[in-house]
Amino acid sequence: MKDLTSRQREILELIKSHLKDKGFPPTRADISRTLGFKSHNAAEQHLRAIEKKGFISILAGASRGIVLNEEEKGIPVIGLVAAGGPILAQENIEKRIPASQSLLSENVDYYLRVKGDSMVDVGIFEEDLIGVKKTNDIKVGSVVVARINDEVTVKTLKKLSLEEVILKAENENYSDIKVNPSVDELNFEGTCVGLLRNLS
Amino acid sequence: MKDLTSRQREILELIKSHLKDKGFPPTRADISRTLGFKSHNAAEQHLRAIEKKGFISILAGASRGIVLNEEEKGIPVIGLVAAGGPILAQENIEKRIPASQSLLSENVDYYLRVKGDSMVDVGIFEEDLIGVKKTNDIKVGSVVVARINDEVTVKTLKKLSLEEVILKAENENYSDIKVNPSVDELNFEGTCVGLLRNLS
DNA sequence: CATTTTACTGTATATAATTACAGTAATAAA
DNA sequence: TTTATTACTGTAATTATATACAGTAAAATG
Repeated sequence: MKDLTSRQREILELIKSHLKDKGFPPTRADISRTLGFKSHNAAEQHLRAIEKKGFISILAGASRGIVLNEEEKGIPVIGLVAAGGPILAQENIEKRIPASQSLLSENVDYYLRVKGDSMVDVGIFEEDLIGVKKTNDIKVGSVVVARINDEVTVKTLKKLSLEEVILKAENENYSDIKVNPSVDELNFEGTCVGLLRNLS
Repeated sequence: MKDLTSRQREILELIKSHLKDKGFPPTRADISRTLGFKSHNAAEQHLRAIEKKGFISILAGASRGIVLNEEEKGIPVIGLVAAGGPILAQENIEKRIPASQSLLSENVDYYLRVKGDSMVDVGIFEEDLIGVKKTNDIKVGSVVVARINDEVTVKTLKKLSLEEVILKAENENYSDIKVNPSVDELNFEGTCVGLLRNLS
């Protein structure tokens, strides 16, 4: 799919916002009016160009017959993650679930399916989906998704310094994971901002 | 808001499905074609009637200018349940969150904000939102929303018979609730089918 | 029983909207 | 340098659409 020009992108955005605000697509006249075209044909030709590049479909003969060709959106669900003894993490998208704006108030970048029982004391159970937000702004005390030497784990961040990072399992049967960032490769994949559990 | 006639409801549904399928509202001609009207005016007059009853707005002069007047969208979130009235009473609805076709929302009739820590052992914490499905088909072992003498509680159903119903708190600090349905008023509001937690 | 509401047909018309054709001009690509 | 693409103006025809007016008939309502 070819890239749109800035003007075409502007028009595509206009269509989307019209759709959102009014509930139906704009006419060529609507587009011309908002962008200051003196000829409806300017809008028409832009639409044809955008259609040619695959972003919309135009239904012949129908008024306001502009259809968005949007790819399947949704938040990816990632399969295996070790919440117990760390397992190898596969950034494998199990499926996608529709992004619903206020399901979890902060933006969730992806869901991780929890494996193991190392976080049961804070109510994170095996097979739960945790909503993860990719961020570098991680705080001590929050539940984080960390990658230690390519192994992904979900733990509470207990201590964060240049010499030592402590990840706490919220289960008395597990002991803390102590990492020296200068020895082991440590990355924070994100912060846990929500949880989703299916009981049905 | 007055009730729609069956024909009017049919047309409103037609508008909704057209909107969903095509992405824009139908014309009077579209409506007439699908319902077999020989005059576009039949559709026009139905639309005016539906508008009069408050379900849609019709924008004058605009083609396909039909706007749905929906306020009741999204799944209601129930905060504190006022004693006496039904759970879904307007005053109990804290907000509404968009129904996403995801695993959870499909079966969820409403979300209930959890109060107290009586269910922590099954990972249900205070302030969590549990997805509740209204159903009479309740099973022993599942987490249910029960109403005992106008008080709403979330517990695991342990025993269900005509003489005795046992509701178990999933927290060792709490003891089971034993109810005699012939003495106390007991209703099952629904079953817990999911859980939603906001950690941000 | 009169009146209103619902549910249409049928005709007509103004206008809303699509869309083709003929150009101009600047810029990007071959 | 030629050609294609982008970004428009301007005109016009045709079709799509909204919408008013005049009726008919059955059902619901007061």
